[in-house]
Amino acid sequence: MLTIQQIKENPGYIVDRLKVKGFDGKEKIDAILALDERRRALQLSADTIAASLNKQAAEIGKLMKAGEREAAEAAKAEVAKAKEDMKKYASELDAVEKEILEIRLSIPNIPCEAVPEGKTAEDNVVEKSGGVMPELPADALPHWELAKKYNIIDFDLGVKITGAGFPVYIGKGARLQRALIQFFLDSANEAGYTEVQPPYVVNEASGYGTGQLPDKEGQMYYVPLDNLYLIPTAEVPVTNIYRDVILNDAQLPIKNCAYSACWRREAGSYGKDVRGLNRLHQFDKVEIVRIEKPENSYAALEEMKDHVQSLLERLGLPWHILRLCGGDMSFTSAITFDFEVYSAAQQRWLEVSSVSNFETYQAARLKCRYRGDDKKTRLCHTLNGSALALPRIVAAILENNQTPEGIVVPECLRKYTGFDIID
RNA sequence: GGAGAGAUGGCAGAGUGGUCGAUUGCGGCGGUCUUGAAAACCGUUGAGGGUCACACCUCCGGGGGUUCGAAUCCCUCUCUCUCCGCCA
Repeated sequence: MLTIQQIKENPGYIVDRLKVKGFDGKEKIDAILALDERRRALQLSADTIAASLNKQAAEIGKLMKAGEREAAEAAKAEVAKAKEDMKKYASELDAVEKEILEIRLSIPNIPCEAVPEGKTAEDNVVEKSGGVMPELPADALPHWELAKKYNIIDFDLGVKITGAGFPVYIGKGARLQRALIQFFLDSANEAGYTEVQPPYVVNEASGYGTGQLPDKEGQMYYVPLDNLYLIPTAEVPVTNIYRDVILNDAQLPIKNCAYSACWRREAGSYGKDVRGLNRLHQFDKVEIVRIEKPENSYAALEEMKDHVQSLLERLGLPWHILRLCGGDMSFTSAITFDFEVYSAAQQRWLEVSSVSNFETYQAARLKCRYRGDDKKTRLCHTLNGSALALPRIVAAILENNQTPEGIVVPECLRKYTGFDIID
């Protein structure tokens, strides 16, 4: 969330930038400024009373010790009024602080200067592209047909066991999943990311830390009995490692990667978008997470993009990078680049990675700080990106690499799969 | 699931009503000594609010209460650990 300091320093700028996200924040920002004034005044009153109460209590203590009971009793009587006032100010202060927090939680992150204006996905800017578009015969099959033909993914079986969006991977299909995970993790390790294996369910505090709660509550699977949430991405547990932490210079930057299964309820999805592997309730992903000093975060973002790009190049898939416009960006992001691969039989681009810089927005919620040379604590910048999400990569591989003999496994995966064709 | 114990500063660990924001040790930082390092010794070292800077205020798992005064007493919630049971 935005810090009070950010808002106070330049409220007009914040309101302007929020407009790029299609968010009218004028009223909320003004409200925060007014409430903060009020907060400070209340704080001052409460502090003043508290100071005098403290002093009086200490004096009563002295009198009691000296055995001057009567004087002590008289002093006690005097305190009553101040205590009443104290209670009043304290409860009002509490209410104001809660109100401020609530408003802050409802304001999205401001997009950074490099984010283009725009309302929908139509307005995203293609930044860069690569790879070769495959030429498929007219009778080329979409991946869900291929999955059936080679018996590598069974969607119906998943429906039987769990429901739609929970496919069962079989034989070489399962092996391909494992190969991709291994390939992605090994690549991240080579790029200097320390692998972590986090829990796949998180508590409420972690959900708040990365911003899934309170607003995206309906997107997560929830276990009421234990008040836990299934993670929608490894970003949640991994970033929360650094919740309530003050890092020192030597620890930064932090580069973590993690494989996890991801669960998303995807309430409201429908149509051709959800066919086959295009949108699942459970999928596999390797995530990269970085904690950076503010001055380094944009260089880190470039590094992350390069990493994701290199993965797609080695997989031999046609890819492009989108610079998301303000209107298409997530609530918490300051800038986001989406990577898409071309799924030749479906003849459409599929999002396989999203790389974002959150600047201090997540860190403010997480209280993830670092201590600089001047010994002062400052908020870190947090970044993360998928590197990569599996299902749509699999969809593209199946479709793009289909041949009369079978599906050709990309070179980089063969040492993990142990086979070079799915037939 | 049953029984018990506990939650204090980066860590360990004192503190059971009155200068306790908190003894002490370790760790960290600065210094003395040393060619350098180690050891030893001296000093320093929590976070947040507030202020130009001080003052001052808040925080000893969360919330509530008792009291002039709470880390310390009471209620409540959450979490952790140990033993037993079950179990990959």
